[in-house]
Amino acid sequence: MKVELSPTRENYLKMIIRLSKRKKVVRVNSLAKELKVRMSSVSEALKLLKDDGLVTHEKYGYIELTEKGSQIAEEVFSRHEVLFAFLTKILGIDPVTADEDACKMEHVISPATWSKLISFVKEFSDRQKGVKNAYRGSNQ
Amino acid sequence: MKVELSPTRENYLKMIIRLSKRKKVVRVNSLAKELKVRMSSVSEALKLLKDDGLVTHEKYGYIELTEKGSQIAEEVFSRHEVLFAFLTKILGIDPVTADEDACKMEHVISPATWSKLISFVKEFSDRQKGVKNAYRGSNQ
DNA sequence: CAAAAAAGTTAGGGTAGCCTAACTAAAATA
DNA sequence: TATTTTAGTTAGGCTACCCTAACTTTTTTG
Repeated sequence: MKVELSPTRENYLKMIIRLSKRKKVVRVNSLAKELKVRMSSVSEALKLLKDDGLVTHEKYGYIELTEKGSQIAEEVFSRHEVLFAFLTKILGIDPVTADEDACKMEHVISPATWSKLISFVKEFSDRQKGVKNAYRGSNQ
Repeated sequence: MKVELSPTRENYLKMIIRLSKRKKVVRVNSLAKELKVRMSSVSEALKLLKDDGLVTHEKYGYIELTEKGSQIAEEVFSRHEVLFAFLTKILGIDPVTADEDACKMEHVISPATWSKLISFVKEFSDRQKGVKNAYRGSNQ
């Protein structure tokens, strides 16, 4: 069964996976900081994500993603990366703004658009590689 | 004073302007249909937009945009068009999906990204025109 | 190890946006 | 014109998030 998550929920999952990629454990604390909400909001959200079987979290303990949660989180994360690449490499947006924009856009794009966007970004960076190879050595 | 509108509010304004471009008058009725919400939701929303000085609407009457409302609506509308052009012409998304996606994305993009996106779309269609001119007469 | 600080939870409250149901006004029609 | 249909409104309810304040647990530190 497919879980239809709100942008907010998706962001919680994405943040958990982001943090777990650079910290040993994920806690209510850091999640709140990262999402710019209060710990009480995180506590509350975790209850619901737990009910949906997306995270595990026992009182005062670590936060971890379940198999299902991890799968969704990775997907959101990768959408974020594609968008970020598009915004920075193709449009030339600064990383901070690009990250912010990607954070919002990543939740509202249809599968059809995703697949096209992915190829577009890929194609573009392949072409860039080609250019780099053609001028090999001319820049660092 | 700048009014910071939610995506939902922006959509109400955009829809009003959209409808007024193809109908003589805009009513709760058609707005509800277009936005896929109940008339009661529209009634409610109109009250708030009225409070913000963005629309005029007297009981059982037409809905019109104020100067301020019109300005915002036009802006949202044009953002929509840029995104729609990007999605259809550059990514090759079908019009229906592109419209849906644009409807959601148009509310969450930063000014910095907007200006870059506009030039990107413009540049692309200029290039297309160039191609068309080069092969002038070869198609239709 | 006791006290203070930090982390986490719970309870209660708020707003935005949606809904249904019951009602009223306006428009269309027999 | 009386009746029915359509349009619009109001009241009351619900959910998702967020918040503050008060409390509890855990961790740190003198």
